[in-house]
Amino acid sequence: MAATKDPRPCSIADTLAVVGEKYSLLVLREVCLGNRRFDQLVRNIGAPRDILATRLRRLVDAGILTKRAYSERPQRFEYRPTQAGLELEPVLMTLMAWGDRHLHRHDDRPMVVEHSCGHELAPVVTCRACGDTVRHEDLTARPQAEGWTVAGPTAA
Amino acid sequence: MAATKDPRPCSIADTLAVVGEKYSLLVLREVCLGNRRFDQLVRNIGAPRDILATRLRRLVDAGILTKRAYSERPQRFEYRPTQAGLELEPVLMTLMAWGDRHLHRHDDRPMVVEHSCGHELAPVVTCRACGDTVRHEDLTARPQAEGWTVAGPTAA
DNA sequence: CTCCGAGAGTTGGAAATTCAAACCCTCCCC
DNA sequence: GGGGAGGGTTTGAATTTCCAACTCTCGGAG
Repeated sequence: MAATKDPRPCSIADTLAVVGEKYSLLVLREVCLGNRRFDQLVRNIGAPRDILATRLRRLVDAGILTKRAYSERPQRFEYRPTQAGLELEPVLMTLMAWGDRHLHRHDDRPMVVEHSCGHELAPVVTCRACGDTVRHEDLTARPQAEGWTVAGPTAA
Repeated sequence: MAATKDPRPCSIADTLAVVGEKYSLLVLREVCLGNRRFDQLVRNIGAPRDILATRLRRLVDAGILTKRAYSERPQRFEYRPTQAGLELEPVLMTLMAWGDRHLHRHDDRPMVVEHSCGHELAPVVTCRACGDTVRHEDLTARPQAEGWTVAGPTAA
């Protein structure tokens, strides 16, 4: 999963290098839902057990999950999201919203998330400074490293 | 990339089935930045050419990109995001924000995005209904299919 | 004491993907 | 007619994934 050539330096790529492998974000989904045990994860995610074990190790190493024993004798472990892991939940919600909109009929969504405000959660990405919904036309990227440019939007 | 066993039905998984393969979201990053040509994508993403060709086909098939000739004789093509593709940009921004926060020093971010409001973009995921920032403790998931439950938060 | 099952992985080998480099084709230009 | 540029495809070798079976530790039932 190492970057091959000399690609654009970018936090999107860096983040995906940590959580972009197959199943990683689904592991995070499950632990955020409160499912913390290996066998639950295997069942709910549908991943091969060995791959799941590899992903869990990686996520723990990356500081996104913690592993702790919930029972000595017999030793049994559970995985929980760290603060950093919880901060990825908005990514999951945004992915879910896209899938709900583009991959399902509105009346046939696989899962509904309720917000404590009493309404169903419809996540919207906004600009912290002005509060407006983030739209492509309002964005301008500025690479910080030399040699890297963007082609300018010129409309989609 | 097909779901193996009988995993939890979920739009996160469905979305990742479309854009979750290695490089797919980086392709989207580049086309959103305005880089539309095959060789640019190869260079900026650092993906093998054959893999990139496969990903582009898939993203076009999924309705996330369009492929169009920008020159006949010699035939030359470019890729652009569709509306559905642009609607994934908030996912990219949210991933970027996480990477900026957790993988870099604040003064050494690889890329800065400016919002048209005049400030640097700091994307925040909010609830459309109440406008509040989405936080883990405020969410409750309700699976729509039978047999699928969540374990309840019981705090992280 | 023995057998059974749960939980949490590990192992081995076959199947699928990825990678890198080289190759191809169509033009344009000198 | 030789050299790019642009946009891929081909070819093996190197990695990963997948699946089933296996392991190991206990707790409890009979």
